[in-house]
Amino acid sequence: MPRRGGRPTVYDVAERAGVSIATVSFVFKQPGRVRDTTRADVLRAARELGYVPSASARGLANGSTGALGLYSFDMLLETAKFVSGLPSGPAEEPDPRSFPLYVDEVQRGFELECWQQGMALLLSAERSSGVSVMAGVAGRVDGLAVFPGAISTEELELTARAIPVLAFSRAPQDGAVHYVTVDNRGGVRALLAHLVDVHGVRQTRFVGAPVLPDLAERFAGYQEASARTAVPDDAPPVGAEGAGRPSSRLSWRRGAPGRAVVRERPARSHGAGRAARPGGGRPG
Amino acid sequence: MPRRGGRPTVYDVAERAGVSIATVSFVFKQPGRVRDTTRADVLRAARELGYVPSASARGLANGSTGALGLYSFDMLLETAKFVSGLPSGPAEEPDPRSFPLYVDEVQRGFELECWQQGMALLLSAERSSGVSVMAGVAGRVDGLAVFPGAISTEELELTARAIPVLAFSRAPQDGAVHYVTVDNRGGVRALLAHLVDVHGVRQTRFVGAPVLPDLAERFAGYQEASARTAVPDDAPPVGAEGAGRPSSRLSWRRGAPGRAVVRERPARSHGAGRAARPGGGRPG
DNA sequence: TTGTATGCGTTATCAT
DNA sequence: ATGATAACGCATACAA
Repeated sequence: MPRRGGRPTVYDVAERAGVSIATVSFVFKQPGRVRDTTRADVLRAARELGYVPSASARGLANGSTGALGLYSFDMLLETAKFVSGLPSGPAEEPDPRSFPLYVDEVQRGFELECWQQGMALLLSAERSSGVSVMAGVAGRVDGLAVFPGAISTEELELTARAIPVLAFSRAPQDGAVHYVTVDNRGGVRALLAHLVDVHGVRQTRFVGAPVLPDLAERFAGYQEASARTAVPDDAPPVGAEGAGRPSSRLSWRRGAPGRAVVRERPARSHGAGRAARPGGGRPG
Repeated sequence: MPRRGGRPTVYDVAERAGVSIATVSFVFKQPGRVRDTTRADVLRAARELGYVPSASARGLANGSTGALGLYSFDMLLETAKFVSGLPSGPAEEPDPRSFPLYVDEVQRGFELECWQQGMALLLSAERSSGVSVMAGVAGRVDGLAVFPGAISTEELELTARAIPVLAFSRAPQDGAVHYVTVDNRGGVRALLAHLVDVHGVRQTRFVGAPVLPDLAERFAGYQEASARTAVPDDAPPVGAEGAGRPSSRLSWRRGAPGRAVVRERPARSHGAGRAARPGGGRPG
């Protein structure tokens, strides 16, 4: 039984197995270094006691936590509504399930990668209070990936002095922070070119206020491509009024009845490839 | 600058601010206990150094990690295919996005709760290798929730001796493990009663092999309810042949075109309530 | 092969 | 109000 009511430690296991704490540690870290019979004794003692190595002590001893962090913005609409760039409509009840953008996809990929690397994944989110908890997260991981949000670049740079930091969808800065971005501008240009050239679309409209860097870039790409559209659209981007629904619902409406979905029949003369799957949302 | 090339510690901050390490610690844990000017000095020094408190050391010192764990089964189809109870069809390319059942919903709720409690969330999954990593997770959290999977009840009980353990969708056992389950049997009974009484369905079929406890209970409920069906169905449950598609795709087909979805028009004489939303899948 | 002893960074209990 | 110091549980260089 544990010495003082707490969780059993190496000392408890060592005592029960009649060995020293070093041997106990060896059994778990360098099994080949102890005799078979001794190892069996230790393992049995550990099992009988319900011994679980403390990651805190282990991390402190070897200088790393064995976990990677994923830091995202607030999961409630109150914060998330700013992300799409569309002003939100009349106040609605916050729905935790309305998580916009690509977050889940990226997170799932991150999970898989961590799992393959044998690392734990620490999820954490910005508090709506505005008080930064970055430090609280940074202190418990060996590396930290950060979704776009209210975190200042300064704080990112600061955190990057302690551990490797990776920022998603941010304008790359000089410094110690690593960045992963997509070609927003080129993407929208290609999209528009496709609509015009392949589908013969003659009138377009950019929906969403380009307030965030990503969206600003997309709008820039839109404007660039509009120059060669048959019917150039110089109208300003459409906000909430034009969109007709608050942005918070956009993520819910993927493939929902009544929503316009581009159904492209595979054109062999065009390399675009896979058709959109209306029912291809993520599983619940 | 850090003493030896590593991350800055309390010693570095203390030295830079001209105080002792105790004072540094007080500034972060009991701010009111130090003089304003001293506190300012310490905070400035910490900021200049990019100091981030070590969660390992902190956890070791006060005996808790400040994190909760969520342990799930393997995220690849190879393992996940067993969960639905439907044998899988011909081998397919594992798609990480095919995560069956309620997992994402529960996980999201868990995230929100952790976030509200100011706790970190540690995600972890069963390795396909079969080697248990439960201990690795249990050692780094103050409590652990476990999705159904290949983990033995014995190991759950064992882990529960170190930290509180919560098991989802398991047959409750006597012991230290906490359980959260749903009324599978009653749910299916109610479902069948609804189909028969409200929609006049006269023939039904249970799809899926009742191999897991949850599914066995649902099948039991189905059999119980079948007794009062107009046309009792004593046919065995339908396996992969009858389902027509491998189970791994079921989660993708929620609300997909061609799938049968119960569209109930709210019947005021019936308390059932909300109609099913075909497009109500989760955001991507 | 196994034991002894030290250090990891922080907290908290004493002193001062 | 602040400083010195003993845990906390584990890993590991060094002894034996």
